[in-house]
Amino acid sequence: MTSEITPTAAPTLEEVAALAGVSRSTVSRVVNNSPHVKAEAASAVQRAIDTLGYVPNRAARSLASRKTQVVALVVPESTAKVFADPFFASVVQGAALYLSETEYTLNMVIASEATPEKTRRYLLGGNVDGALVVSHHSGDHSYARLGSTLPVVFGGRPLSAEEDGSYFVDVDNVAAARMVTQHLVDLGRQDIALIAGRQDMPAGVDRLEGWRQAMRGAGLHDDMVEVGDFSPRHGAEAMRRLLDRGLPIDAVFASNDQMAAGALSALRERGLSVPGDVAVAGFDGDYFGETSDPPLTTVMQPSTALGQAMAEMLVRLIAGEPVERVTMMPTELVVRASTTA
Amino acid sequence: MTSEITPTAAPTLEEVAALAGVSRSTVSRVVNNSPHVKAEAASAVQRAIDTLGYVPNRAARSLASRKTQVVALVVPESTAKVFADPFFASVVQGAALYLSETEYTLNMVIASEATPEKTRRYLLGGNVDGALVVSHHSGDHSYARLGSTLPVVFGGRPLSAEEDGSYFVDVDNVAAARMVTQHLVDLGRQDIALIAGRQDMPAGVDRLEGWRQAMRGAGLHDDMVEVGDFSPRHGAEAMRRLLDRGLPIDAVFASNDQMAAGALSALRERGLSVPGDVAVAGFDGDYFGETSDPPLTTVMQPSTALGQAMAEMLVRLIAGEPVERVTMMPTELVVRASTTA
DNA sequence: ATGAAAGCGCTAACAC
DNA sequence: GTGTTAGCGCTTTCAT
Repeated sequence: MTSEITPTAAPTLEEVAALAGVSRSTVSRVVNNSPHVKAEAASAVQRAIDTLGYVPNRAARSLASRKTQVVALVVPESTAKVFADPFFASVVQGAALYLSETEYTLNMVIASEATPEKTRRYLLGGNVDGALVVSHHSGDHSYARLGSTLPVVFGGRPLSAEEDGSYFVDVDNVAAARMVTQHLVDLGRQDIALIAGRQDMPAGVDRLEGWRQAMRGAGLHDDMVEVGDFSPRHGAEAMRRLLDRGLPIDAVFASNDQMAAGALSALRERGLSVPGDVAVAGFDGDYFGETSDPPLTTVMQPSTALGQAMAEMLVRLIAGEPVERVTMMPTELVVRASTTA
Repeated sequence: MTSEITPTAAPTLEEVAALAGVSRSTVSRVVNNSPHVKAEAASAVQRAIDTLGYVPNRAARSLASRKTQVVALVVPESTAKVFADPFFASVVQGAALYLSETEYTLNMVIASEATPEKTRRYLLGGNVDGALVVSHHSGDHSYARLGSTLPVVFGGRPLSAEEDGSYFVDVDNVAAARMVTQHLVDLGRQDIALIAGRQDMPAGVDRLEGWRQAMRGAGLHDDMVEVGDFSPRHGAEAMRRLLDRGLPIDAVFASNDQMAAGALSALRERGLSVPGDVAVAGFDGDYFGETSDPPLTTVMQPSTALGQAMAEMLVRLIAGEPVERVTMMPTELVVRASTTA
């Protein structure tokens, strides 16, 4: 049954060494999987570790090795609501899950936008071995610079050229947006509006570009565009503005499912049927799209896998292994009732 | 890749001491806000710190002081989707925000349910000064025991008596559920069904209890209950099962907004109007309820404040200050269109 | 393959 | 008030 927790002080490496009858160096080697330890000695040490319940002291190890075994998850403050976005939430989850399998620890850092220097100091102050930056915000530029000093992996491509040379994991937003728009075109829709995302974020810019390419490629007009901030509320408002133009609209592509869900409400308000009057498609593949009425056709992003990929990339970067600057994850068009009757 | 990463030589306390013309001890005192330093010396040190851009080395500090300045945010693996729940997301955000103002660092720990020992070892291995456990899961019992060895603050009351003596922050779920149910009663509704939450979580149990109290108090029957797992999907399924009973239902209280949103879809499927045919109320006050159609009457929980309170409680606990075992946060009934025409 | 010794950067008594 | 002296627990040359 439940064994008692001995409130003794944490056993040290030295105690393990004594019990195993070897030196501290040997214990250290075993703990660090050094290949140069005789099997016999190794097992003796292992036994001592087990019976003592020894756990290496992180601080001491970090101090001696000059590595922290910590990676920061940088979340810009304004994006602290990052967690309100299911896509980001999944990315974080994927990264955390991957790291929990490694020796690394995940440090959540809320980057105050008022005092960016504080965050920089923290990151560069030898507190972490690397950083993961999740957010599509424009304000994240400042962290790009860290890249030359500290390994940093971004979620999503950098917005500005200045950040070139960054390591990042992303999906091909342009191609994916083109694909979903093409789906709408193939359905015979002609007046396809776009609810774009903020144009200070790559996801906003690229999805607009993809939509535009598909529209032009099909010889359709590409002037029905309204911008939103990726929230359901803005999606609804953008949809209303679009409808208020009084021009024909038989389909809408919203830059994420949250806005698409908002658009759905706005359409319902105006008594328009989906997909009868207007077909609606989103992006992300989150539960907003899954649970909306009707469920949304969307571009599924492998969000958890993306987070994992970011973490893996960072770990390899820290280890000094060669790493491709860019990793593109695949997307998938998921057709649901919002575009097909 | 020839993208070498060059760590800037972090200045040490010793260098600061040299530049300021004092001993390391004095620098240490200044850094730690000791009151026993002459203003003159203090400012000289401060100046040196600024010009050098000195940042204390956490590992060294931790090793010497035997404190880690780290608190763990324990997220049970199955609840890693915790981030998909806006309520939890806000709680985490609140805690992170509060801690970012302190000297503490937030360490995200995904607790694998397969190897709970690993997590225990980590937490008790001197890696953290305290832990925050967010989740309403039943499996969290295991962490309760830590309480006697490591300061731990839970989000939500413990489910079992075994965890008594835990420190936690919560809302009065029973009273809140009673309040929202009473609102439905006051509207003249008679056949008020409940979509309960998992009964292995306090939030599930307590909200059912509150509903039951209100129903009985009003002399109404309390047998229309179906259980869900707090997800929109389960909310919809529970609603369908309720309707399939073929008995009259003129109102539904769902134990969270996500399930209420699901219930809304199910009602729509069956051609029932809200609140005309059925009034619907939820719990949490998250964006599911805000953006649903119609918007949901709900019990607003101060989720971010709750997270902050947890963090604050933990910090005080670590500091050895006297702390109340329980902190109850206020809730508020928010009436929206889903219950009032 | 293994041990001895020298720190990693900082805090914490204890003197002065 | 400020400096001196020891370590905190571990990794890491460098011998052996």
